[in-house]
Amino acid sequence: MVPGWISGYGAVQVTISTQHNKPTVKDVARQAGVSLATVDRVLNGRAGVRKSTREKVEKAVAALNYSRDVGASLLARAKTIKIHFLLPGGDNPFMANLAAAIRSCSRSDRENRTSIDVTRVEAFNSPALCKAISRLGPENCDCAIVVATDDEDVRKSIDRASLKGMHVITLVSDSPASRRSCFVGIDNVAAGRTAGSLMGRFCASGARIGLIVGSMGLRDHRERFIGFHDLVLEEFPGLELVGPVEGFDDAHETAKRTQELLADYPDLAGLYSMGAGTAGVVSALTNAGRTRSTRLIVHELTRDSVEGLRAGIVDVVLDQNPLMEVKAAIELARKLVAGAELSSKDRPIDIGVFVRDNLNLPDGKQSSGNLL
Amino acid sequence: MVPGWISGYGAVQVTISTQHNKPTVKDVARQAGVSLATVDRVLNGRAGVRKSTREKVEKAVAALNYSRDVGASLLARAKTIKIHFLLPGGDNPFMANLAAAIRSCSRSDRENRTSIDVTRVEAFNSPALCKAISRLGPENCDCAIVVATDDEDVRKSIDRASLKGMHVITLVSDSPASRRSCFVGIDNVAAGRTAGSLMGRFCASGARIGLIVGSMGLRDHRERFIGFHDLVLEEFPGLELVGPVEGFDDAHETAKRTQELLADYPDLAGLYSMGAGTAGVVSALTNAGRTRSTRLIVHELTRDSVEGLRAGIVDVVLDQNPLMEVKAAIELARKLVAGAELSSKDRPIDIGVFVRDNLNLPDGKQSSGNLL
DNA sequence: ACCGTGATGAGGTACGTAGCTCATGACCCG
DNA sequence: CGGGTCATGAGCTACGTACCTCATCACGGT
Repeated sequence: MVPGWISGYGAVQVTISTQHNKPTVKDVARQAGVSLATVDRVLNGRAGVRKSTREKVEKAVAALNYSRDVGASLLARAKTIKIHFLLPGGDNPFMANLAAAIRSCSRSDRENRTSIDVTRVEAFNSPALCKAISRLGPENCDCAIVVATDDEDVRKSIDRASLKGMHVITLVSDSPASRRSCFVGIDNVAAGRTAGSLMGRFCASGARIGLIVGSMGLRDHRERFIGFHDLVLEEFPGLELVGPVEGFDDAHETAKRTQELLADYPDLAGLYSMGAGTAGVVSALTNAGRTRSTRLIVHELTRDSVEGLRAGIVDVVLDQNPLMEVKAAIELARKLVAGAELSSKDRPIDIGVFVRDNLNLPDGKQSSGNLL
Repeated sequence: MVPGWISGYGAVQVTISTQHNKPTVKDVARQAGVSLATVDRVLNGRAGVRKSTREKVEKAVAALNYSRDVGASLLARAKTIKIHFLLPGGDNPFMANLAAAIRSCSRSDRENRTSIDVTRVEAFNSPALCKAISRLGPENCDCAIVVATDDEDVRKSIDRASLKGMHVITLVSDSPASRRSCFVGIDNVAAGRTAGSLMGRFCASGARIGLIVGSMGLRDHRERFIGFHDLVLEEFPGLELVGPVEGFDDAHETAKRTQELLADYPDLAGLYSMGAGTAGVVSALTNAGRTRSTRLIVHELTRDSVEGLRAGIVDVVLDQNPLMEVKAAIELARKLVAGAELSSKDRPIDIGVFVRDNLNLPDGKQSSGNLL
């Protein structure tokens, strides 16, 4: 379009990247020398097309770089894409943020023929999660997006759902051996390594570091542990690691375990909390009067961790941006369901590293927003 | 939907967030007791509707929570949303990444009736940018997305474009006094503060820190400078700041300026480079043999900064994720053009903080991808 | 009672795709 | 050569919205 664009001022280069008139099925039919009906049969994988004809159509599609108009396609099928999220319940603040992010997306996706449901399943209860998954089928739901616990039963449930013809995406915590279409989340080994790299620079050689997880049954916590452990072994072999203790992502339980840890090791120089028990860690540390002497790295920007950061109790927060994750998952779900091809060139979800000064809150103001 | 869902296992709470049958104009017409034509007149702001009737329709819209089906709307108008990016040219690697991100998005957005063009304008040449903006009009382009230089002429060009009925979004570098619809980018003051906070922890009191910008004429560089400067003043008053010198986002020029800076201050403990001259800073530092003694914080994940990070020359990279920015800008553009309401509840673009261990590259592998 | 004006309704076409029916033709088998 | 099967084409409706024309009705002024 308008290729005579070279300006008189300096070098203005023009790159026109997209042709503005997208080909339609009609163009494909004309190019292939067949009728619309045949193109339709080929594009939608219906029977009754000779192989040679099929190839003619496919060649025309390739030649014209045809891709289906997703909007029109959804419209024609009078279909709205139905996405169902399955999240752990309980008072895990990260999951609350995730749920808030989903709500926020579902509002704007309504206009794009996408409807979103959320079910919260009791945390750490894998039979309940299996049951919730089994309730979903192609009639309810085009794509299930699941925060998975990585055990055998859940894997089987995901496989069954997938065989029923439903797409499954795992979110935050993966079940890689299952037939899920893809995983959206951060690289938790890298997150653990990042924590280790920072903690190593914070603490002198010979120091003891305490480790706290939600549960070693959760793949994401396990991976963070491995990453942290390996990096410390490689780069800071002088440090001694203690734990991990399990707090089951519950503030009280985590506080109790942390308290015990602090009592057992009065010289603890650092704490790395890999799960959602931030509030518990902070309160135990505060009660022990050891906030100043202990470097604390936690996961996920939540009300608790932000307050901790502001108060100088938490040194670093590693975060997976729930809004980004939800958006990425929904985008993938729509592509899967609409039959568009996956680009998969997206850089994976970034591991956010937050200190007090790059806290990035909505409205540029204090707390609240997606942190409730 | 299916509200009888309570499982036998543990507490399975169900939250159904979206109604699956979105109301259409027909529903609005029925609810308001008027015809389709009248609803259409109201929704599209056409004349010839009595005020009382208009209110009836608006009430029905509110009651049903109607929102237009964006896909069908674009289809009906036989319209593809035309977005035009204006980026600085030259060999600025960040802008190259940004251009790559745009290309990658334009491929998948083709299916959603969105077409994307890119024009690269000579960097630091504001008349050329103005001319490029003035070439765009509602007939070419529904929304211009501009990496703005914040001067009076550019501001005026943006205002003129906006009055012509075109939406304008600023990207990366803002022109806040203009009539642009919104800005997509990071909070550069916060980025500068984050750099200062880290640099302060890296260097002992009394140390000298050198500052390098692309140009103080660029708002984003200026803001980073202010943030860094203020934080150091507040939290590390013992540090002495030197500069800034200007490298005009060019590797050679930046190398030269950095070399001079290193020569003038043989005791420099840290360098903060706010612009795109990373390659120049790295080569100057390497030539001077002072990579080990100098802490280096730079901006933007590019080939150069990633190599520097891997080699241990660069300590921290602050990054704005270009893919995220482009996606956010395109999403906003589509909403603006399609007339959907802006949610604006999105958390702004995060400031990425990268050390060697949380580098997050496509395929989980080395370099390349969006880093070319 | 008349006309003029303005508000409203009825109904059409179009957009690109999905999915259907029915007719036509080619071809092979017996 | 008749009958059957299979590939293909022609044509329709529907999805939700945009935009158009034309007819109708109400109301106010003369």
